[in-house]
Amino acid sequence: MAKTEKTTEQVRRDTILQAGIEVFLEYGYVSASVDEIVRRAGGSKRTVYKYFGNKEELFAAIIASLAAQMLSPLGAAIDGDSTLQTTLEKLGKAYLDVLLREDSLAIFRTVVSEGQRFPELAKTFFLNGPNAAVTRLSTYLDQQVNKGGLKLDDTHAAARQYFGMIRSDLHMRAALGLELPTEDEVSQEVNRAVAMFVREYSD
Amino acid sequence: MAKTEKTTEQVRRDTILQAGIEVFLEYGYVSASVDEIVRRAGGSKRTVYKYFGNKEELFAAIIASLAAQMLSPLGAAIDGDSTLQTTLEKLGKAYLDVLLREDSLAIFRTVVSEGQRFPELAKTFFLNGPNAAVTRLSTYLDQQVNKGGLKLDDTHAAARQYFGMIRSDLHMRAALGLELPTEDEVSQEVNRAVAMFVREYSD
DNA sequence: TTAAGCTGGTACTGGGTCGTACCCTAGCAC
DNA sequence: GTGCTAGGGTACGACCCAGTACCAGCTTAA
Repeated sequence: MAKTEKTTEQVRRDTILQAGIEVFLEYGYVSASVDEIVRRAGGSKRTVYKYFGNKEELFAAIIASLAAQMLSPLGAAIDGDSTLQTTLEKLGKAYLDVLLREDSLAIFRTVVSEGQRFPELAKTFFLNGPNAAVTRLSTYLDQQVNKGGLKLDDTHAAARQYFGMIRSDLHMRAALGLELPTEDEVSQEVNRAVAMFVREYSD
Repeated sequence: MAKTEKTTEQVRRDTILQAGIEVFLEYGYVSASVDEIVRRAGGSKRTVYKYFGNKEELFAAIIASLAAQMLSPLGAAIDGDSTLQTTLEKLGKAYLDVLLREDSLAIFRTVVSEGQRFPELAKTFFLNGPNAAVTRLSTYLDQQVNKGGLKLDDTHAAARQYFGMIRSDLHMRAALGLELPTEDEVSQEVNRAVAMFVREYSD
């Protein structure tokens, strides 16, 4: 019965992880209490400490797990058929949609405020989150340059610049809890950036 | 002797504020302890609670005071004589220099992580900090449009876009504690953005 | 049925924090 | 000199939390 035991263990682990996600993102690392996580997950502290050792390790496991699933919605944005312009538009909108979701913002806030305490976590988050999009776009741009029709020496820098443009100050505002942009504002921001980008770099 | 009394009171207040800045920016709101602030400021808790009421109000006073002095280095960047290109360069570099200073990053981290708890603070910070630069630039762009030589319908949006471009991911990386860009990287980012901006909007 | 091990529930320990209360010194008024 | 007020130093009360210990009950095995 080793297999079923493993499964129940994993179910427990996942339940705790899910409750941990809720609590950590709601309260931040310092204010989140293990007792509250236990309350939501059911079970007892003993189990939490058996699986994760201590509060820090639980937090690390949570951020790693969240970062890993952040970029998945971006896969569909790049296909071979679309023009540069449509690809940039689709990718840009998908990117902003992910980044401006309440849960992404909550992760961002938490990682920003604990980045000094957990430097590896900040790195993991950045590489798997915001930077993964940059890598994808720069790979795509490389292909376009090779195919011709795009003149561009530093595709990585251009990709960072592009995402900087579409983030504009929308992400900062949202992260500060000020206000979320409407769908229209997002589209306008993306369209403006795409127009500029295409005009600048198209051959 | 009402005047001297006021002065000593203000000195006390300022000393506490300064110590508070240190401690809050170092530890964040939750982990910062009033006892530690008292330790650094000298004096006793009694005085702190007399002037500021409680921990929350002390924190609010500190963020407000910091936000108010953030934008001052940007004043010199805009003058009447320089070309659009040099103005954008000077303003961009000054902006990034301010935003990437360790203390600005510390404020940003703190405000981001406490933005939900203190919404007005986040707003104050944003308006007096990052957004003040946008306002200045868009005012300048308005003038340029009126003088001719610039075709541009939404100067505010263009300004937000410009600062987004030069922030690129430099600010996010730095806020996450990953790494600070070198002077050269900052210059490159600014130059790239200025080139693009001028080519796009110049008449 | 009996034995063993895991886990939920809960109490406990040691440490830390906010905000208040109390004592006592220093400086000022007269 | 005497009285008074402000403020430094510190202790305290109430509360919260991470991590541990202990007990009761459940499941599994034989």
